[in-house]
Amino acid sequence: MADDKITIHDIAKILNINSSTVSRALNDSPRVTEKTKKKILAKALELGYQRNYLASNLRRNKTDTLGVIVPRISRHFFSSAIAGIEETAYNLGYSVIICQSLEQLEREQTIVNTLLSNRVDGVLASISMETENYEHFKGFRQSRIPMVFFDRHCNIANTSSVLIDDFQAGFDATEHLIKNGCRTIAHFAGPHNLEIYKNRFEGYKAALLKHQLKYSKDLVLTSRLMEQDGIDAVGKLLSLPHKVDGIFSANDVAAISAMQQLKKEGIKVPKDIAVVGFSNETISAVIEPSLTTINQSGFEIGRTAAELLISQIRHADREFINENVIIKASLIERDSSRKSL
Amino acid sequence: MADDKITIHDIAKILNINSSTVSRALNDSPRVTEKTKKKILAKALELGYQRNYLASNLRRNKTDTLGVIVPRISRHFFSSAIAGIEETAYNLGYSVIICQSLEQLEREQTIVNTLLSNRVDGVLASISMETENYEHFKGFRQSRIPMVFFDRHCNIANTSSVLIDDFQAGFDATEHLIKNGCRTIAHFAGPHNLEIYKNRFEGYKAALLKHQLKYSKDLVLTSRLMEQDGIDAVGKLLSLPHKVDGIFSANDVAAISAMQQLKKEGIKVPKDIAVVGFSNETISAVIEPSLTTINQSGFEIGRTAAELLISQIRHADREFINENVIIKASLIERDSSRKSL
DNA sequence: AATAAAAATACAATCGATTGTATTTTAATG
DNA sequence: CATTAAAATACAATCGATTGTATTTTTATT
Repeated sequence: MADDKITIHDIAKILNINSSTVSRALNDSPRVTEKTKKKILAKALELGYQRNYLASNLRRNKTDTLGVIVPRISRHFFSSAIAGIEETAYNLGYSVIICQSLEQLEREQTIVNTLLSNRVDGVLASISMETENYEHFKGFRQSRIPMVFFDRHCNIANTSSVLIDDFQAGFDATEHLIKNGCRTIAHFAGPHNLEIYKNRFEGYKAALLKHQLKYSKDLVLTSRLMEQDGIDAVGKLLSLPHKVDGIFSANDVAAISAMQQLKKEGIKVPKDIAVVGFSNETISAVIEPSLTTINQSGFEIGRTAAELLISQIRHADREFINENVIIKASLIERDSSRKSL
Repeated sequence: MADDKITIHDIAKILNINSSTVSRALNDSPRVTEKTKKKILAKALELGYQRNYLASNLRRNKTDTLGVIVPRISRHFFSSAIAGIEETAYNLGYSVIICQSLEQLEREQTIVNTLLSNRVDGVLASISMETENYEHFKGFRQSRIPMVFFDRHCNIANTSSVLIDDFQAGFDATEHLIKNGCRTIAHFAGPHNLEIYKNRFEGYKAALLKHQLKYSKDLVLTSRLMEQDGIDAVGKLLSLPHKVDGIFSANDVAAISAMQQLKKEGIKVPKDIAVVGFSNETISAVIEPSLTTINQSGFEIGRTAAELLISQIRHADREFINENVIIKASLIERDSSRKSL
């Protein structure tokens, strides 16, 4: 069979025409007659021709490819965001390269280099928990590759981002606990180098203030919000003099492992301690009690971020702009916060 | 700043040497003195040089990139497999392009073309539920690109695969139910065009046979095993004359939604009906009752598959081989099957 | 049929890195 | 110091597709 790869030159030779005509035909250029186009297309199909995108992209100096950097593809929020990105990208003629940093700065740096070397046309990123400075992202700027951050963003000048209003969501989550009768509310916070966690925390404080509840540093437990962190946090809470009756966790993972730990300790959720999480992981609807949480539509965020990025790619003449889009997030009330239960 | 991309020619011109020497230096060729190498490396760093992999790969006629095709990245099994693939690939000097078919044949076909056009050096794939014929994979064969299937494999000649022993696992799961006192066991089966589901089903039948339990077609409910399918399956089971006391589901997703539906119907798990799933999704350990399931180490399967693939890539001279590796899978006993509870 | 205008196709340079071969430089030996 | 071998570097073709310009072919018009 076709042992070696077919090129446009092979097709040209067989049809006794020039390879530039073949190229134009395959790109549906108006400079080639319908008749020759048909002839060329037929032969290409017959020979099983596959365009070599390495060559094409090299020559065109673009790849029609978007790079996506996320902490972990297995998180529900990120996999839905990717779904949204892929849908938009696909509809607008772009491919997507997905990379996961696994929350490690070093991997994030490697990924940046890979994407640069592979000449992606634009980048969508949600930064890792370890990322505190943004030097490594500057390579994109220098190469004039537009970036759009989503969810976990960076304060780089002239960079757009798609976010939810984390302050408001943190406020809503906390106020919800207060309205359900909680008076001593702990907060599981994420690393403060990430804006989203800082804002959720500020929302928490603001809600306490509004309802004249005392804010206490002891009640704020900062961690990377992994499974073990939720368990550890419960241990710390129980050793405090305060009698906690509510927890607002900045993500669902820590909220869930905390609930399980509480159960082990014989503490009832929501009766003794009500819990609200953040992100609406799949699992949150299913566990018992089901977890009240903030739902952020990853799909919509991804879609919006991709649209924003592609519009910037297509207006490469313009200066980079700083556009911040806020997507609505809302509280989903479930059993873990219903004191009445 | 560096407005335009630095090339080896730029470096060469500045240092007043030839670009071939720059290229060799950057590739650490023994044909260049340490002294000049150092000089070149320093200048490259200073200018922020990034190798253009489009050009490099075009010339070398390889990309050091593996394509990965999975149904969905959000499934725990697949995201762990990807983690295993990435670790191996990274250690051996390969990048990975991840693509999801979303269980759609059409997307799978598109992905095959994308990977071909991007000239990946090898492909790891787990096919979609819609995939019944394998024509679209033949392009890889023609281009002499090795493939390794994992989990959901294909019967293409001279293609390797990494699997678990689904027959044995199906047998174990069913026998476990029998040993826990179940006598009328239903099976939620997946599409039979996928070997894995066929084998799990055969294991189920074999276990019934061994223990002299009657096999009944009515008790086998075939679907795509999505969330809704588990709910529907419960409806069908309840309308049967049989009094079912056990369910072996070929995946966890359907098992879990079924358990929830059973609960709604007032049927107790495991007391009235014991349930065993398959895959050990994250959620399965957390729901109540926790789900007994088959644990297949996605990470190890991914790692093994990537090793197998890369070894084939590196021995392109050899004929393609058909090597089937079986990875151990084992039952994790949890509450959903403990009749004693 | 001659000529111009328009349409179709051919030519050739180019993208940036790699690599076999040729040339120059350095080192070694008598 | 001359000669040669070895080491270092330069030259030039190449990978496959694209694209501006040049040439040929077709069509239209008188």
